[in-house]
Amino acid sequence: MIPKNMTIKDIARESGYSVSTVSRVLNNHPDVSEGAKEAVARVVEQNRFVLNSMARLLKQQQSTNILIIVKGTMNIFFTKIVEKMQHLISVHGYNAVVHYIDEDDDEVRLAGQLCRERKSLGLIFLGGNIEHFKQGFDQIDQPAVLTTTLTDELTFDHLSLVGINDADAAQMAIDYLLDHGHRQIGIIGGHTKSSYISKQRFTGCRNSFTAHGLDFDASQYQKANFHLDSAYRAAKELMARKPDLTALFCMSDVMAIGAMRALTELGKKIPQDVSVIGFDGIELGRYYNPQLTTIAQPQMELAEESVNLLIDHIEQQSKARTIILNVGLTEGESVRMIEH
Amino acid sequence: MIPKNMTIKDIARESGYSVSTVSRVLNNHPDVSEGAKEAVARVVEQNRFVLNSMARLLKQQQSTNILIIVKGTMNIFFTKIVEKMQHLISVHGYNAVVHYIDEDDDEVRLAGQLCRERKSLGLIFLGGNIEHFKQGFDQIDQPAVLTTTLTDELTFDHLSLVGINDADAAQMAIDYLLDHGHRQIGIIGGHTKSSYISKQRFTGCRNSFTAHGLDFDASQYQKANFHLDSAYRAAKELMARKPDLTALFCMSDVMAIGAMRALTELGKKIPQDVSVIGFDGIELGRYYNPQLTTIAQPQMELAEESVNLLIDHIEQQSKARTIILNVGLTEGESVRMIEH
DNA sequence: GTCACAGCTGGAAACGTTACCAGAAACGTT
DNA sequence: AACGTTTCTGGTAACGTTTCCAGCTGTGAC
Repeated sequence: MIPKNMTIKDIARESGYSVSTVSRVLNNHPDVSEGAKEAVARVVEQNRFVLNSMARLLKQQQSTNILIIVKGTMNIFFTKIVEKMQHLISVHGYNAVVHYIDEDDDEVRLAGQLCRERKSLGLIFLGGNIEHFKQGFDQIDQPAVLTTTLTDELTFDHLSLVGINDADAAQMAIDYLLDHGHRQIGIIGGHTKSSYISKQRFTGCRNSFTAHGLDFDASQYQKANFHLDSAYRAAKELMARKPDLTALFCMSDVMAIGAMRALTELGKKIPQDVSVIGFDGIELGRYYNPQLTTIAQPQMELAEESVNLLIDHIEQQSKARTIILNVGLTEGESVRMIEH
Repeated sequence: MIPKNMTIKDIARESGYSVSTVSRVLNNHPDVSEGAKEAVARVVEQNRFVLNSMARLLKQQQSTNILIIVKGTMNIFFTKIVEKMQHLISVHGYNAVVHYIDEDDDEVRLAGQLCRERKSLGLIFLGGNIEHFKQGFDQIDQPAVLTTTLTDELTFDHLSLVGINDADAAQMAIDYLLDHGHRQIGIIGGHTKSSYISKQRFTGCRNSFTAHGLDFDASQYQKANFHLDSAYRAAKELMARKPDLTALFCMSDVMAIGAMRALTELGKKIPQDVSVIGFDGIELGRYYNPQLTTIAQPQMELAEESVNLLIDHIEQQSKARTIILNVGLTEGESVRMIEH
């Protein structure tokens, strides 16, 4: 039997109470008799009645929605963070709505639109470009948290920032390789023009070389797009161009896995012939063969801090803040020491 | 500057037209003059006005929402399917809303509730238990597609089914190992009591042994929960109990990766010492070292068929159907032939 | 007997939109 | 000149809630 769409009015009629009372029962308001509660509950139960959230939201003029906007295709790294965020948000009694938007959508504009249209309480933006927000964030009139790469302590009016310092983190990776005696180092990363994160990490790499008094030559850098296959091809190209590389830094663990496959196919043993270091610290890296050495981002903390900041902002009207989290280096089996 | 919340009335006033006309412009209705279009568009642009979707949905009595409900924690296999579904749904002009619900939530009840509350057009259920739906699916009054493991050609009134035959697929895996000369075979899978999929695949395994005139002994089976770490531990336990195993079937690729790591740590070479076959056919398997041999589910087709079926159902009121897709065996490097 | 007050209830006005209806104006067609 | 017809427009009743306000009863205090 398919229950037809009932309204609160039908419940009122069937239970013998008024619309107001039914509404009060359904919202657990205090001033309502036990009799009414029971009668209404019975009818609701019988008909599996559910309030129309459109009408309710329209009337209340605000939802309990918190938007999570993720830029770019899903990847295993973001997915983990989103999952944690969703969980935390629902624990706080809110509703998480996730939106995946295209890499080339105007994130800021779209975000503002979605927010206003859905009357959400706030939004968390994952993987957005801080540069875009700098100019356009006033289009968003809800509290927002931007969870992405950060450099300096920017502060905005109602935009909080949570992230790591990607430049420093990447520098840590190259430092590690250099300290292990590697001098012929290849780098696989994103497009430094279009991807702000890649640009930051690229800067970090260069800083490391400079700090060690070494040159960094563009031919060491190979572009890929953060996918397995793209990194796989990039690694093959790079090795063809620079066969004497002894180490590879990949700007994501997923890319590191793609690259490692390529190296294996080329007959290169890891780390005996070529060392590999990744970035992100996904769980999978520890299960790869060999275990991946990587720069580990604090995934859970990124999620926690973002959600906490946003909810504080919503509930306490607290000021926007900027939180920069630390990364760590997880040693696996994919980097070896070179003796000179 | 934070634009205050405007309504269509404000736009009407500022543009000098009536509410009706503004509404018509915003909805691209035909009967409206160029002058009106321009005037309204200008005011809308100026104030970055966005229609209140609550009000609109309330009035229209239906949304363009299609719910995707995913049971259990996100995993790399489902994620890929969800991504594809979302994309297809938005291509068709609908709105995909993804909900992740807990393993132990009453999926059917929750689904019905969400659907009615949000007035969604339909829902796709990923990873649900068909047994639950058998008894409770009449709680759902929207067209629905259940994308999960299937056995026989069940037909429901407004519930379509898309899936593979997990028993046959698992049988294929064991057949493959047996045909490669393996006789000491371990299996890592989920709880056959609580996980319907695991139960199906378990049945398939047993069928294979029986068909080959072999016994299948419970000690060959080790329970895990479809996560890396759980499979890792399971593999270690299983190998401790049955050190002479020459092959391992894992009921998901992710578990296979967890298990392979365990084997590597135990000093077992894959496939020289132990062969491993997985299930799912995730992209990552091809990049693992060694490449994973696996039963490949048609991920993209699962997504496509599910979405097509649902949209057909919504738009054409077509009858519910059941589609069983074929799996394939992807040969990697993780299974070797044993000569007797 | 009046008053204050609590506990409970129903009526009705919003919330912001859409869609129906009616009507005005302009234009052809007879 | 009378008429359909097309093109455009504005008024307004819904949609299903919540919430304010007012009212009713009963109770206890003076």
